[in-house]
Amino acid sequence: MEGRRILRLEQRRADLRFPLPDRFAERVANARIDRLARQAKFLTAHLSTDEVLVMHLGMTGRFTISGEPPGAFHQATGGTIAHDHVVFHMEGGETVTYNDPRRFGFMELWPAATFEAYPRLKDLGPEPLSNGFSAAYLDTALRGKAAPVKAALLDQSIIAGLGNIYVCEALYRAGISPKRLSRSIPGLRAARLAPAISAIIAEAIAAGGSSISDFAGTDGALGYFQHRFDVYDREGQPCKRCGGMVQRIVQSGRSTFYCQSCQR
DNA sequence: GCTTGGACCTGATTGC
DNA sequence: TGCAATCAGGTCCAAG
Repeated sequence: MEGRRILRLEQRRADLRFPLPDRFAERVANARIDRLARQAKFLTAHLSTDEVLVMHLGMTGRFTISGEPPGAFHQATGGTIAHDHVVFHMEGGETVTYNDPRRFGFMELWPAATFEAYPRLKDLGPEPLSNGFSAAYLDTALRGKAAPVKAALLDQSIIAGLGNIYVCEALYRAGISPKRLSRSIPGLRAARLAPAISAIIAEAIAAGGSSISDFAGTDGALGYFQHRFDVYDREGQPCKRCGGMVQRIVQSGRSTFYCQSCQR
C-alpha cells in the first residue's frame, strides 16, 4: 500500500468498535499512502491529504490482500464475507479488505499536523524491542506501583505492544509470579524480566505470530508461535521447566496462566 | 491518582 | 441433537 493511491474505499457499515470517520470514503479517495507504519498495536497510514489513518485490529481484525494475477495473493481462508467491513481498492488493482467478526477494531482519521497529540498514541510506553526499553526503565516504571505485575505489563502506557499471551509467557520465562506486586520487581527481577519480554516478542515475530483462532498473515498463512507457548492455554498440563502443574487464574478480568512452583 | 471491573460484539466451545 | 451459558487475543471509561 505504501507509495500507492487509494482509488476508492468501500465502507460497508457505519461503525466498528467506534463510528468510522465522517465522510470516510470521500476523505481517503485518491489519497496516496506516503508512509505505512506501526506503533504498538496500531497501524498508521500517513496520507497525502495531510491526514493520518489510524487502524487497530482489536482482537479478531485482519487485513487480507487480493489482486492480479491470481495466486500472487489470495483471500485468507476462514474469513466470512459478512464481516468484510472496509475494502480499500488500490491503485494497481489490488484490494485490501478489513475483516473483523467481533468488531473490536477501529479506524480513525486525524490531522497530520497535530498527530503527536492523538490521544490513543500519545501516552504509550516504550516498545519491547526499542532502545527506550531496558531493565533500568522497568525499575523506574514499576517502582512504587501496587498493581500486580501482570496488570502492569498489560498497561500500554508502561510498555507498548504486549498482550495477554506474551505477558504470561514473559513472566514464565523470567520465573516471576504474575501475582507479585509491581513494586517488588525493581532490582534483580527487573533484570530478568526485561530481557525475557524482549526475547518473547522477538521470537514470536520470527515465528510469524500466534494463531489462536483468528490470527493469520495477509496471505492467509497462520503464525506458529502458539506451538511454543510454555504456559498460555496449558492449564492442568505439566510445567515444561519444573514439572509442576500450570494453573489458570483470573486477574483484572483476564486469564493468567502460570506455574505456581517455579514462578515466584 | 491509581486500580479494577464492566462494556463493547460475535463465534466457537462446552455442558446440560 | 439442540439450546444456553461461557469464554476469547484489546481498549476505554466509570466507579471504587
